[in-house]
Amino acid sequence: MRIIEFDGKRQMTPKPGKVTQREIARIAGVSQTTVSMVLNDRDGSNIRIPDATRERVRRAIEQSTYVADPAARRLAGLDNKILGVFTYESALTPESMDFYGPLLNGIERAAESLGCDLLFFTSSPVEEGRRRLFHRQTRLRLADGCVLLGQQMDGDDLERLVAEDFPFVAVGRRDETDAPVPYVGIDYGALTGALLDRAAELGHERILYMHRDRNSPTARDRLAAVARADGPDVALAVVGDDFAGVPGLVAETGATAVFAEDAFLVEDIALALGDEGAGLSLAALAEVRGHRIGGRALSGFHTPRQQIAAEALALLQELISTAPDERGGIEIQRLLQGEVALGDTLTARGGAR
Amino acid sequence: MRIIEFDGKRQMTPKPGKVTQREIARIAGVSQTTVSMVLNDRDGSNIRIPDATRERVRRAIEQSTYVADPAARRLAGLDNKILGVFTYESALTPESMDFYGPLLNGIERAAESLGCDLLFFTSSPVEEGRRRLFHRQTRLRLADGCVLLGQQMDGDDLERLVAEDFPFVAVGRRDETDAPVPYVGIDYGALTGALLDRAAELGHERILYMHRDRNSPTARDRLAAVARADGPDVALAVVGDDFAGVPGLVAETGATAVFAEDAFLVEDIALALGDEGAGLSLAALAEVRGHRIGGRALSGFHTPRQQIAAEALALLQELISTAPDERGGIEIQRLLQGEVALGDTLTARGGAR
DNA sequence: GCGGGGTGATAATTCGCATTATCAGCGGTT
DNA sequence: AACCGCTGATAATGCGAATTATCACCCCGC
Repeated sequence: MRIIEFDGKRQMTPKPGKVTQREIARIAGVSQTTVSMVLNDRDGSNIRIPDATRERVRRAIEQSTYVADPAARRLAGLDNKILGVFTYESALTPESMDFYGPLLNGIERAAESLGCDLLFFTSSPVEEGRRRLFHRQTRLRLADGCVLLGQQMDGDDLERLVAEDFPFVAVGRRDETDAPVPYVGIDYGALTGALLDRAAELGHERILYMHRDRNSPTARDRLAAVARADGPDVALAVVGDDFAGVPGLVAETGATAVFAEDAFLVEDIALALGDEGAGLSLAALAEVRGHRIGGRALSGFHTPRQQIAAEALALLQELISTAPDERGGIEIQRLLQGEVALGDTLTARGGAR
Repeated sequence: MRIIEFDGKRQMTPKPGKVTQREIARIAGVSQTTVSMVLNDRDGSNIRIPDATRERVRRAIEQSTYVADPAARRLAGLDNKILGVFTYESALTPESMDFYGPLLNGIERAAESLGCDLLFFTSSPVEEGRRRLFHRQTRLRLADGCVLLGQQMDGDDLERLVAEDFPFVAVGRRDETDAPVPYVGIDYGALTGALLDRAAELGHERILYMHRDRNSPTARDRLAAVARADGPDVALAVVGDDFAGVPGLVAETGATAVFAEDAFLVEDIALALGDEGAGLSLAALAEVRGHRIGGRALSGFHTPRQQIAAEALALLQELISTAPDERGGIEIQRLLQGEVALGDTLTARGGAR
């Protein structure tokens, strides 16, 4: 790099194509400070720049290819309009698109209208099948804040984010930490209650609820709602990978309807039941869009995933633009209402299926 | 922010959760320089740090929550392991998933194995229906390099990227600029030739090629391949939104096979032909995965989109890790071979369809 | 007792931008 | 003449990490 003389001080030749405020300043015949002031429309008692000068600087900028270096802005303590997106699994595979697709779409739209870019932390090292949020080289701090996606999250990650006052929002209800985690989720408890009511209306008195042995907040919400159901009797059963015992369970409990934790589970159950499932009602306590059982639309829930994403980014933006010690006034845990998807597999007791 | 006294110099109270090298240095009883050296495993004649000190610093780091600030690293001229992703349209909508999905998936996987994060420039303002890459607040420079996606790109954008020596790779063949643009694409010319050969084998002597009035490089590649076809006679026709004239054109040209620029076009054409299309062969000179015409798999191409993405990121990485003046040796324009998808709609001349 | 050379570190500077403190010049008062 | 207030601008500094230049110290040989 050649050294040139300017203003009495040693200075590098600017790399080609790398225009800085300094360069603009030189062209406009002012100081770098002034350029910064003009760019940020600063004005006040202590900062006065006549329109003539402003105009001169502006023209110099427009005739150049100047763009502010985001790294420098960030270092100087300003927002960068960059939102982090962290997913505990790969987000863009064809399989995960079913779940992440609508969320990502909502996030993209929201980011677009907020004027933010999205930083996907695809580099996070995988440990025990899950990505780690914090690692030696995490670019997390480059973002103004971060959205967390995934069925299960790491409690330590969440604790640490809270402890560091880093703005973030989890998608999906969370309760794995003592600290209050900001989240936007679906009120599965209410939905579960509504579906149970519907089943009661249809005459079902004994229901079998099959769920996975999973300790997530939403799983507990569903169980709690099932437990306090005042209509039908609900028998609980944990399932693993083996569905051979399902027909026996149904017979044993005398259930006329089988609910399961999610749509995939219902599919497995229907398969295991075979013909014995005829006449039984089925429903998933989760999103059922696109799922069919024997040609019939599966009963369950419709969850507004795009809306969740939009709400999550809105909350994130609020957190970012509020100083840590003033965030007390923000409602950081938000549950959205989904709706019951009637479908065709939850029918009147004894009705044909 | 409170001012405290430290080391004889005025210094801010560190924001909670913001651990810097300085802080580590204080704990380990060394200078910030030393911490930096240890972190980067620097060693040499001019830099000597005994193992004892190294160890002390390492322990201090491990016991803290230190993570390097990417903005500062970047400002100091280092790579950030961040790759930009720019799409000329929204990438994550359900509709665009058909096209972008496999590409994005490939990009995510490649980024994962390269240890890079992905920055999506979702904030770019939309002008004339397309996003602008360069704008006042672009965060482009935060990335080490950038992948460009989209059917049509802006020539000025490409020129400017080349002029600024910014590492980038376009997905899809490009020729809208004088400057040599790095790209990874599909060899549509070869594929078109192969499909024409196949049609010839099947006895087709007159083919109608219908294409959009679009001036993209790949569109020209197809046309060029069609023009130099030595087998069948190919009649060209430009179509707009109105397909009413299609049956007439077929009759007029005496074509026994109709090729179109892409699968959607074939679908429209088949619709316009109705029963008159019976017996006619159809094919798209593009990816046909998932497209069926009257229950038959559409004939056309299979393009290795994931592989394109992987190759694009590999090339990008090469460009990034090579100084601008030494990039001469890199093959920056790469065409991958796709394969002809025989399908069921390109059949022997006169055969039932 | 003085120079040479290796050792182990640090002070100073840089990156690009924002901000704070400071200053030179001018006109009007007392 | 000394003082004040206003204007228009700039020098200096900080942000966090990397890099360069420099230094203090000790041991060795003569």
